Amino acid sequence: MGRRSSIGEGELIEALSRVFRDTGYDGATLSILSEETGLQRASLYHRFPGGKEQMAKEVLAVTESWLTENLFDPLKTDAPIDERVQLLVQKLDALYSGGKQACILNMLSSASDYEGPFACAIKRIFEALIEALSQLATEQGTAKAVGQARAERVVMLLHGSLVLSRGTGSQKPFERFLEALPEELLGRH
Amino acid sequence: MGRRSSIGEGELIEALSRVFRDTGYDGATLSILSEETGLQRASLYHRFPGGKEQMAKEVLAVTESWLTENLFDPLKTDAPIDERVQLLVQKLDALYSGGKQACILNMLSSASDYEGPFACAIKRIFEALIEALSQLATEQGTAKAVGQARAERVVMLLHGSLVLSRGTGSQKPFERFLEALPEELLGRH
DNA sequence: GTTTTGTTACCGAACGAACGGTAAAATATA
DNA sequence: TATATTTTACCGTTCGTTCGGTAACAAAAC
Repeated sequence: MGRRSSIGEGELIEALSRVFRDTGYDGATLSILSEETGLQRASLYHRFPGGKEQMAKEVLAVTESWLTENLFDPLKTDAPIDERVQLLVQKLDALYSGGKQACILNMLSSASDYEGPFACAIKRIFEALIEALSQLATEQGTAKAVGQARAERVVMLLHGSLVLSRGTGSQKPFERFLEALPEELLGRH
Repeated sequence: MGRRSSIGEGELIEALSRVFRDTGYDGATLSILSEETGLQRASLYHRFPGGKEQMAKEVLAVTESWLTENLFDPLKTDAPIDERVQLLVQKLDALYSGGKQACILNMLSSASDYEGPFACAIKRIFEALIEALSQLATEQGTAKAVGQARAERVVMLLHGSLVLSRGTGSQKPFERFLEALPEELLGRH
């Protein structure tokens, strides 16, 4: 395998992720992707013969496995609930850089395109996220339905706070969401 | 003023709104905008000398005044609170077509571009929405700070439910948000 | 009451630039 | 040498934008 490349597989996907997340699919031109990865357009096509669409697909695939390994699975320990919820808060805070970054799921969702090339992956990630939170919420005797509803609401609040933070140019909404998360998820008012 | 136009000012902005809302700023090509408005590219430039950017700006301006006249102001009557909240629910349901449509504020927010051409208008609309809901929430003796927090949370839930509905291809999340809205805003648990 | 002039709305054609994508040569790794 | 990777140069298409001109209507001039 001949490689003199200055950029590794992980960093490559990371750079692509960043561009797609910050500019959306249409905004992510090959010039920007090339610039940000340090690879020429043709080099990108060597690694992703399927072009821009394949890049976005692989970004979503990596995002899914990353979330599974670094967020969903670590939440499944037998540590105390409050400890795990605190871990969730920390992970989300890091994942979205305190509300500065948008969510790639939102940025790659095309409104008109319900059967778009990414619809399946996006849907699966959303459902996995809700499921993970739901398991957290129901592990203290809470009814399954109630826990699921709380999990869905937390996901709504998460993405809503990100939209609001981006729209108002302030991280405050996201920070307030993180603060309210434990009570929202566990239902202690 | 000579005019043989087939499309009125209102319908024009409406068509442009639809395209920007469904495809985002980058996705809204002049070809699509031309197709959807029934005006040739050159004709669009006659009405909007500033080009695509001016179109989006005017769409946002019309959106802002529309919301003020048709949502914020009608909420300021002296009708019973529950009646007004019910009105809010109906208006939101119609505005987003039951969760089928995305929000143009989200679609025109560019992540990387905190000082983008639409940032000010978007921020203003978000804050006006929160303010309108906040007034509703505090008109029953609720403390100002509490009402404001509830209003912000409702806005988060609104946009989060839209993101989730779009991402999962289901209107359910938005519907569940609408159902929960009164309790969320007025704090009756 | 015509004719002229000016204004407004619209369109077809074209512009340069950038788009996503490709082929083959060049270069690095093994 | 053989293979993997990057590079250079280019393809056709579409992008946002502009230009020249035409049809319709209103005001002014005759």
